[in-house]
Amino acid sequence: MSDNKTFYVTTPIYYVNDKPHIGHAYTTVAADVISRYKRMCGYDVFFLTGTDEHGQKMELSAQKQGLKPIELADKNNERFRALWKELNISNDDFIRTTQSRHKEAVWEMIRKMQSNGDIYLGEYEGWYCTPCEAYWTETQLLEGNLCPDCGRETAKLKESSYFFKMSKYEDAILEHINNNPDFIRPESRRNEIISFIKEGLRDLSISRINFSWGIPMEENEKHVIYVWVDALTNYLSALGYFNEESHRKKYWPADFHLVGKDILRFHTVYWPAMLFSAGIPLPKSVFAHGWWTVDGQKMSKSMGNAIDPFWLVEIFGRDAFRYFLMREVPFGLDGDFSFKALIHRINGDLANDLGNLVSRSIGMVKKYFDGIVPAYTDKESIDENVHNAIAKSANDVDNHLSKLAYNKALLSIWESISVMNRYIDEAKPWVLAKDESKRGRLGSVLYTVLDGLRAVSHLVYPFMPETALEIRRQIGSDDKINLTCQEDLSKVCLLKSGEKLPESTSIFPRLDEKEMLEKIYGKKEEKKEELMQEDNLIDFSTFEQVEIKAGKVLEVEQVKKSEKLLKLLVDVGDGGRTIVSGIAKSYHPDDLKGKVIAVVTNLKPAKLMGIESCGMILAASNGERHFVLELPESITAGTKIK
RNA sequence: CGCGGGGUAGAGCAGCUUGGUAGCUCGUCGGGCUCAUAACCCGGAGGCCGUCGGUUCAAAUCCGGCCCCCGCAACCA
Repeated sequence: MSDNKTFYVTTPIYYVNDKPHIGHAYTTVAADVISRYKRMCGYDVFFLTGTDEHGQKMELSAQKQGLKPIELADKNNERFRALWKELNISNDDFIRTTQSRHKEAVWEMIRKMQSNGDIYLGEYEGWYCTPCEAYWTETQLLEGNLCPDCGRETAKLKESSYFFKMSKYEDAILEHINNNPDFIRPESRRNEIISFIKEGLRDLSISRINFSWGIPMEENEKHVIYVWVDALTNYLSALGYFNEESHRKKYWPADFHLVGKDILRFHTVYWPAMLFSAGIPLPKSVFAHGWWTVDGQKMSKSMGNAIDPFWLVEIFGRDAFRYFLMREVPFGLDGDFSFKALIHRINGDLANDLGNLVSRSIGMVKKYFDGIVPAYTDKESIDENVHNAIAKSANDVDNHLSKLAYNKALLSIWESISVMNRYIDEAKPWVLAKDESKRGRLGSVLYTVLDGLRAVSHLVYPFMPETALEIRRQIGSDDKINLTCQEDLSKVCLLKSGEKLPESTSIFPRLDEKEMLEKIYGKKEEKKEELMQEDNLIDFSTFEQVEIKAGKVLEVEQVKKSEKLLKLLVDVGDGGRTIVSGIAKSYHPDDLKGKVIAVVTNLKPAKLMGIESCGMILAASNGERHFVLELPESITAGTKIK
């Protein structure tokens, strides 16, 4: 019976040069939850995650560290595997783009696209940074056509490249999106993608000749297959999709590709185009989740506020962390991470509601029945409250999870927990206990609660597997969590009576907020230092190349039709030059007039909104607000800063 | 007039499709209970539903103008 119900969910393959952060953990935990849930309901589940290991960045990082790229990949790969282990991730496979099974699949993919006449050799035009050996698109460049990576000059170059006729599939993709409302979710993202496609698709450059760490084109080894064909194909290669004997073919098309909103376009435009070309069915749904900010600010390396998931697990425990990620924010929206919010969730939901419910229930069984699970003999209608609540939660969880509404699923489970807490208050077992004649009823009330907890343990299992099993252990239930179908989740009165309960401790002890925060912020400082040390240092000669001078602002005006740009006339000892700067959101033109500020003067001029900008204004920035470096007005324009 | 989403109690959100009692979580205040992790249970306070105007017996909900915020895109780190 379970043979025909398959479920395939994927995370993106993470770039192995990155350090795992909350965002990686988020997607992967989400995939794990839905996987565990589907498995529990009897589905034949395939849950895939993995790492993207090719590309120029890897090649360069390896070089810097004196390693071969594959050695670096092996090494960094471990960080992800270790985190998944730490977070109890139940992936069925782990694909690496450096594996031969993947290479074969990519080649086959290309062959299919080729046989459809969709691959051609052309010329790729871009801005090339010689020291970095990297191409950049016009939009990636810094002001003055400078390399966004090293800040040095780039040159417009052409090189030979293979292209994929993506433009050919514009209509087909639009039609597919229109006919399949669930193909892109959430809805707002779907609209964004539609309007992106409507602006017209261009053919896609799919190969590079300026680096070699990747899968070569079969017919032309000088060309390395460039990121997207390589990366996206992983979803097929892990299935052995092109291998006739593979028993995993049955999982395609995938039920869900979970992705961050940054790579949604590649999954909903490039990938479908490739699949159309290769004649392969499209995945059923691509879901873009939101970003986490930290204390309201963007996560970034330079701010050193990235949260290390290993550390969170160490301090708060894996299930609490998993719970927080799934509960705090609707899956499609952005959320904010803060230690305070995490502690509140743990104390409010896990300790007070769930933990305390387990604790008070078991406490009474021990106190009144010597730790023996009582029998359900004296039923009363009030017991139905618990039974109905569980049936409703089970039903709601299924509905919500089918839409990846994790937070709502948890909310509906907590509805049952709340009903049970209320049930105890109403049934008043401590009063029953004083009357020997009510002993049967007392046992029945406690049985109802313990059995309710048994049912709840199933419901929370996908989110908090460890906790679910611990609850079952403590209430004397068997440790089998695998049911055969969704309907089993609503069944009640399954707990065996007469079992002797084992020793138990608090599942989620309350945390002392103050104490916890102090501990955390102490440690955070240490972490920051570690991060700083790992940052790349530049030598003096590199620094010396940058010329910074004091400049007096003569005139300022808002650039027409632009929300971020100000046009300034600044005297840096040369009488005045035009500089365009993206600080309009933080400054009114009048704020800056007459001020003396710090200016990088030897940048190559760049055109922004049609205005030539000669130089760059230095400003501190926290992502949204800019603070221009101001100097005392007594400093003469043109004074060197160093 | 680029495209899209949104402005509802101190915070975070639901309700709007199918007009008629504004609901949830946290916080706050008061009470209850004593099995439990200062927990749990009950109750209260707190919102002219961004703004102006229209339709209607009746508008958070429908229509129009304006203001503000957030995504995408475009010139931005």
